[in-house]
Amino acid sequence: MSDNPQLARRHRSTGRITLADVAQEAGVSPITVSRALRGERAVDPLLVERVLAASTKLGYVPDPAARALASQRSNHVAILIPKLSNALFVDLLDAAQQTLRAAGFQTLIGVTHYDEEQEEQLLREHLLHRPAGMLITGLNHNAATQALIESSRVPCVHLMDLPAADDTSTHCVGLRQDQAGLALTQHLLAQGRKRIAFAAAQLDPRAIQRLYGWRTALKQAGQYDPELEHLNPASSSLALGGQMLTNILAQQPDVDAIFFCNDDLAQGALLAALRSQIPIPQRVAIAGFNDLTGSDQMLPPLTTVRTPRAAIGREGAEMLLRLMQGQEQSPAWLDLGFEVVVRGSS
Amino acid sequence: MSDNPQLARRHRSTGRITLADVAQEAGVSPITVSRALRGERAVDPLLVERVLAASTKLGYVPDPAARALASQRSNHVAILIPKLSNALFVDLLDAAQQTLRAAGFQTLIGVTHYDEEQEEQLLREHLLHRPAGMLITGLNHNAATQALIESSRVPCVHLMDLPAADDTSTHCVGLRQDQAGLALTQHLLAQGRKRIAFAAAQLDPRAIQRLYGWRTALKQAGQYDPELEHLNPASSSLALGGQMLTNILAQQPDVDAIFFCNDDLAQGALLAALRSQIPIPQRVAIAGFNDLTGSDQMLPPLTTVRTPRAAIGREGAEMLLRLMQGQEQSPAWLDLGFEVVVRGSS
DNA sequence: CTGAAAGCGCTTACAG
DNA sequence: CTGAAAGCGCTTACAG
Repeated sequence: MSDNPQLARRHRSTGRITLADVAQEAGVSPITVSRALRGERAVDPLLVERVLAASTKLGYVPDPAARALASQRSNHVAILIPKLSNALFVDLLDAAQQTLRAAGFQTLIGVTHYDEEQEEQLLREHLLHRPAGMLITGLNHNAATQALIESSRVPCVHLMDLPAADDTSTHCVGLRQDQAGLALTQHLLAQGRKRIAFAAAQLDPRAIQRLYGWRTALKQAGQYDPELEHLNPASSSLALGGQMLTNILAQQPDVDAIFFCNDDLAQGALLAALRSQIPIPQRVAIAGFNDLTGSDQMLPPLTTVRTPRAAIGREGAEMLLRLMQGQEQSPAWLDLGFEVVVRGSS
Repeated sequence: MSDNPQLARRHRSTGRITLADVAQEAGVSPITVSRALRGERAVDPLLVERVLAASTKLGYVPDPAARALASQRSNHVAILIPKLSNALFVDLLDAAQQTLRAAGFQTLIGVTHYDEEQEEQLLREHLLHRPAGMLITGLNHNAATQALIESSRVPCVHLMDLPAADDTSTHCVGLRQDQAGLALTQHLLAQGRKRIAFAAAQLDPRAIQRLYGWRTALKQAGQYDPELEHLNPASSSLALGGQMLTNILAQQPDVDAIFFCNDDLAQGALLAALRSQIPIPQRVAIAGFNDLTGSDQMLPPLTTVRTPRAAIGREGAEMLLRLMQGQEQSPAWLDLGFEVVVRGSS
């Protein structure tokens, strides 16, 4: 039959080694090869061995597209992060990607630019690829995004944030941003600072939670004053941090400490202080958040909160891996904590 | 027939809107829908319109896996970069990804960690997905990688580097790293510097080309001395930059300028100089490379070379887009140049 | 310019 | 524990 030129011409061979080739080599049916290779169901160990040998001998590699089409499930994991220009998310991504790749998954990255509409759009696009799982930064999404996540029934782990303590259905790996903000503020209070300003840019949900922690600490100490909240919706940058420092000190000369919502702003403030010869921490204490690269190299070195972002990426990916295997996750979330790192700037 | 329970059970419907649904709605055959939607071959404009209307009405979205299986080509573009921790590559990635996504392609990222073996391994993995195109950092790969790129016949554009002037087959978007190194060194010479050291870490191919440019400039000026080459294979970091500054000045007190192969090292050197109260540029001029975030915020601001990395990512992606459409690219490469940015540190 | 048939390389659902 | 049949949703190759 295969000598029939009519049929031969119809055949669009790709030259690729297929499941059928392995099956023939091993003397079993294709479906047995499929099952043996995926470790699914019980297959006679002897046959498994023969299949493995044949597969290795022929150098067989499964076709991801065929697999995805037949199973309605790809080996892609979508990961959504707000920005690539923020080292925090790059660390998260790097760790998650390494973990997922080791387990045979490909990562598809979506950058939301802190925009809920873009996030929704990206999620829709990624869902077309029927990802095996999703890793999403944060817990605050618009209603459509929430609905998409749920209706897709694709396993999903949220990173960096943590849900309410009694939430047992939302999978998360992160830390209590508000508690971290509280702890850092308490450190500043313990140093005897009286007028502690909070300076934030971007105003993403996590920055806002740090704000809440700062508020709580100041209220507990009886030092809260709404005037001390400096919230700027612009993007974070070193330059903006410098400007905010200058403005705050000009407007409120009695401020003796500033808690910047991230290290970018705080580093910029330290550099601006050097330029303007403002003695840190004598004139004003400076603190940041995240302990990014360079914070320990500043002059003076920056007091900040170390967030375990690489661990969050890795553990988040591992939790997702378990969910994708159908394992139940209980508790649904994992708190990886934080550490206040006291350096010379406070 | 479809009432036959036997057949009905055999059917694994996914509930998805398929090409066939659109075809039925539009009253044409599935293949016509396929052609109309892809804009392939000549299809009666009237039918195209009907197909488009039906497609929109039903909310049809093609299944990427089915498409990939049938056409042996995915809508993935693989992009290989050395590190995610280097802002240079993140900028490259961000720009390339945005351009590709706008054209309907998904980006798969591979991080090589400056390791040729890992690069080869990543390329193999990505090739399994039959990418529509590839974006690869640099031109230096091991033989196996070169062979894989060629034998795969997947369109490929190399970023950041440029091939020999007479090379007409290697597609590149980048800049002449050696000329940039030469220009920066000439600037330092023009400032009257006599003993200009070159300090590099990582020692990747582009750093080495900058070294060549530095050598050429010093030789032309009759100031070359191999002792002035400080090459450290360790990873670049702020801390290492500080150490290199200290070591160089201790070993060679007559050095009056240091050209660091990247801004990370140079920024670290500036911070170390602040700590050690080494006056910059009076005692020693400092220059970096790439003009990363923060270089203009340093004290003094850092003299460096601005590389158009966002443009390289975007133009590289666009060249790839053209190649994937089967367009010839002539010339094969695009030089986006550089700019010496003179600031206070020199 | 349009279409019926076959095929891409897997997995699912059923049966034994 | 194993397999023959059908199907996943597209595109290619051929024909008209």
